Amino acid sequence: MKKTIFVIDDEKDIREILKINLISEGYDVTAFSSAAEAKKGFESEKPDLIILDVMMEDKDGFEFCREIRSSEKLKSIPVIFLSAKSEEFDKVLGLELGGDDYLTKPFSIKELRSRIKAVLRRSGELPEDKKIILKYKGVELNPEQFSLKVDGEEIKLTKTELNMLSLFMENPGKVFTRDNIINSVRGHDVFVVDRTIDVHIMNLRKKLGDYKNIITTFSGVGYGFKE
Amino acid sequence: MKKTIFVIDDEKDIREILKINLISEGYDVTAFSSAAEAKKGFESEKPDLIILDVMMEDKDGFEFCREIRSSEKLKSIPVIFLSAKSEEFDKVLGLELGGDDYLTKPFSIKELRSRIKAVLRRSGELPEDKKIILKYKGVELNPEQFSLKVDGEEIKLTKTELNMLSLFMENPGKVFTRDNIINSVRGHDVFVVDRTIDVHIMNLRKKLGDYKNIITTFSGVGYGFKE
DNA sequence: TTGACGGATAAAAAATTTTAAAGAATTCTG
DNA sequence: CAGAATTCTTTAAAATTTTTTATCCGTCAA
Repeated sequence: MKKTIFVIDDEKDIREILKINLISEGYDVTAFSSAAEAKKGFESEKPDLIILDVMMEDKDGFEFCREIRSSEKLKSIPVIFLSAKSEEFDKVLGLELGGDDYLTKPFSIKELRSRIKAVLRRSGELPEDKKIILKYKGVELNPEQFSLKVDGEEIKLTKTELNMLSLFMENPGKVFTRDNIINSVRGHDVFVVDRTIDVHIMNLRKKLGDYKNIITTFSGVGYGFKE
Repeated sequence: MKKTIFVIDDEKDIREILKINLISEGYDVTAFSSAAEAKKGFESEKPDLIILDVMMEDKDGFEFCREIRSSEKLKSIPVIFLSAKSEEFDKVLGLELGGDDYLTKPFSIKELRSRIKAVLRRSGELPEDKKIILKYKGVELNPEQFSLKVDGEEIKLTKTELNMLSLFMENPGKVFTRDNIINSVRGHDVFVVDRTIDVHIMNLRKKLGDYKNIITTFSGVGYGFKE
């Protein structure tokens, strides 16, 4: 089933741009121009992700995210906050309304796409057409099933291992620092020590068997996937 | 390279505790007892993070954060606010001076440590790929991917080697003294004998193979990249 | 011929990563 | 809900990689 995203923003242009782009990404998108409108939407449907402009005309963006956070039914839905000014996020943080990610306008669609992917990945969801199998030689990653096939043999991955390996395989050649990895795999407000990443890398390599070298170490920098 | 933190608090004990602890964490810490003092500090250095007590004796903590927020040069620096009373944060928020994180005294050092890490991590997010590939004949340097290609063959560089080669290739024709190189590649707070650079140059040349001559020696002066 | 300078090499020192093992936290199950 | 099982994180040591220092050598110019 397609993943559903609610977009809540009072600027029509933004709504349109997001809608067009996200639909083409394989998401099911519903856009609302105000918090009040969105509330109605929640009555009939529960989205997999909310993209919310915190600073809308009538200032109800803040109020709205507080509501989301306190609603038993909705609080598990990941939220990506949009805002024109980065200071506004401070307020969000200060009010402990913390979301799963933050983006400052103007943002690139590409940036948003990868944030969405990261957020959904963390919550265990993946968009319909992204359930593709990532392949490299004898390594097959099937994000949907949380499984990895190495030379045909099925191997179980934990959630973080899967997220990490997906991150790497989706961005071949790119080098990630440990901080990058923590942010994109575990979220922005998690406190973990760098060495933790090394341990996950090690576990992953162990599971990759003969292909353990597809994860390359860049001493003093981080890790990456190299074909 | 070491991250620099400015600590601004009028209580000497707090300053000392923070300083000792953060230095042992590997940060470069400068402490100030007042906003006025700190301002001087900003003239000569731009820290990576500011830890600010909002409620100092002469109440200039508030004024100071407003200044930071409105200064073009400083507003991108993340700020962690310290305060004795949680109500004070409401004031901070009310004045829209929001910081990137908040801590109420007394706080545990462990708590502060992880907040600092998270804040720095957030601010270090990569702005979506800006691929700069430096090319010269068969030499291709891709700093983003930490990779060097010599006639198509991929060669791994260490961090310093990459920094050095980038420095050279970004400034063709320019001659760098060994001190120049040390400063820009390893940071201002590193003390090393300048013959060290020669060793790095030699290693680089070895890796450059046929193209070793793109790094030119200027006897009595230093090194540079010559097309 | 001497002394300054950089190239080469090896070895020491420092920094970083890997590994294993154990402690926390979370999720599963009855 | 408790206890078990799984997953995640921390820690500390061994192993590896990178950086630095030291030394010897040849070249070049005064």
